[in-house]
Amino acid sequence: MSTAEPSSPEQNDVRTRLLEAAGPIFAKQGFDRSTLREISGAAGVNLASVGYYFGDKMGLYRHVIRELRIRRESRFPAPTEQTGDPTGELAGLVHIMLTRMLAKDNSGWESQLLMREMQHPTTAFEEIVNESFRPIFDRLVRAIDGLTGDNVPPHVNQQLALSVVGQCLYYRVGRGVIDILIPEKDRTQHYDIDSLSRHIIAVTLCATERAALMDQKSKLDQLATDSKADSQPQPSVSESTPTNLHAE
Amino acid sequence: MSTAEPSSPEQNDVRTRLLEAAGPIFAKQGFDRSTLREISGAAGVNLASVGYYFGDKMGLYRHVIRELRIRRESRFPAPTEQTGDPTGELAGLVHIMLTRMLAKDNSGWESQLLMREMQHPTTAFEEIVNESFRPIFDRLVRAIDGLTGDNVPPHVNQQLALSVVGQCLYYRVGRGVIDILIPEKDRTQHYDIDSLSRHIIAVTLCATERAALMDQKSKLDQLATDSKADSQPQPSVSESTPTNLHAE
DNA sequence: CTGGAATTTAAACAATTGTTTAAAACAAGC
DNA sequence: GCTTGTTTTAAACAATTGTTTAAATTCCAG
Repeated sequence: MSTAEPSSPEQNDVRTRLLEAAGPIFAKQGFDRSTLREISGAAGVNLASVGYYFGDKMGLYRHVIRELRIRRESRFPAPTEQTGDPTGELAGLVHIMLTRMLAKDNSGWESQLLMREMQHPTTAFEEIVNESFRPIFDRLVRAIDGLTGDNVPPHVNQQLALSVVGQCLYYRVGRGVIDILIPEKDRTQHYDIDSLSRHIIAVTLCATERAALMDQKSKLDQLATDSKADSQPQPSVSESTPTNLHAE
Repeated sequence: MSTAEPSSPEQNDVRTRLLEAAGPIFAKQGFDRSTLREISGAAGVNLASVGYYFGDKMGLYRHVIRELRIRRESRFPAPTEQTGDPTGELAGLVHIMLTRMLAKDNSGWESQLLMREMQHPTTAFEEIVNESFRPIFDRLVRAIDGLTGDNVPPHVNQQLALSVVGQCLYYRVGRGVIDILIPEKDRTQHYDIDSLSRHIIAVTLCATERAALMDQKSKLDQLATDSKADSQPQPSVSESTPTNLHAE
């Protein structure tokens, strides 16, 4: 009766045309601003077809999201893991993350839709995180583990990984801000994927080196004095403040 | 005739009640989902008052945003600029950014509204960036300028500043993701404002030190040999590729 | 062909939206 | 108390929305 499934999984013209047209529109205008008349018009099908194939507007939206992940993973596959070379692994991960987020081709709307889900999570959100984000995040933490050495506490490596993710993500989340803050000349010259990738990798690498160094030093310190329960309120380990910071 | 300004800047009951009621509703539901009937109902005033005091819905929205900035700047004032101490300046800026973004009090909707504008910019967006973001961003770039030295190209300092902003912002934008990815134990122990602040400052400081060093070295290198095509694949300049990355 | 199911179509529906209007209520100065 | 200007109110308006309906068309096996 309702939400007729495609009997043949091949091209059901109206159904697929609706999905293809709905994706960019949902991503660009959001769920509410997007009207079924605009979507059906863009797809070149009748308005009532939405109800016929997907039940209602939300049904269409859910199907769009489902198709999204599959297509994205096939178009920009994650590089094969290089367990022996943490630096190369890190570089590959940063580059693929930036590529996926800043891709200029017609897949741009996919990231945009994911950003929207990040801000206004639905019931599908947890699944998205676990299926789509966690694998690459775990690889990131593992690579950073390899860079900082075995004696750095886990939460430091986690936060280093989050710093990487944050830096990458901002070039999408904050794209509108950047377009206003940064002069166009700089933007066109130094803000391509490769340049940003190099920048973020460089920052991360010297942070991991520092963390590893700090770890060694903190062990020496601990050996020398019991410290830690000392008078100093600052932590003496890797993420400790390099100077007296944030006036307090 | 229209958009009557308050003759006495003191409490114009209807006007202020509308602004107070509109803020959280706009933040929670977005501009489109928010209806003037809900807002005026929550404020306990007549529907037509919106048109009387603010012209139209967008006028109300703009005034909400304007008040937002003022209130936020008074509640979490930016620390006084310390031109002589770039490290302290950086630390203060990072800390105030994190504080503003992660504040737990009833001002939560303010950040939410700004995030929303970043993702779904309305016509009020450019004003927000220039009045609210640019001042602190400029101070950030200036502080980093002081840390890296005078010979680092501007776009490097810009990107370093964007790395700082990105790292800070992610703990709000990606809060939902972090809540799923990071075990609760780590979150409650190491993810308070001060800890994150120290972490981000540490990463940034060693990145700026590296950039300054690289600058000196690159000048020496250029003096000594034409190099750059040297045998070592490690970076010779700050943002250059640290290794051969992203298989190509 | 043909008849019944599947699909597409145009139209209408009901609900909600932002905005406007014109009258009523109020305030204050003379 | 009357008048003038401001503010508030209820109602209406016009436009747009998602959804439904019922007829028209297409499809395809028997």
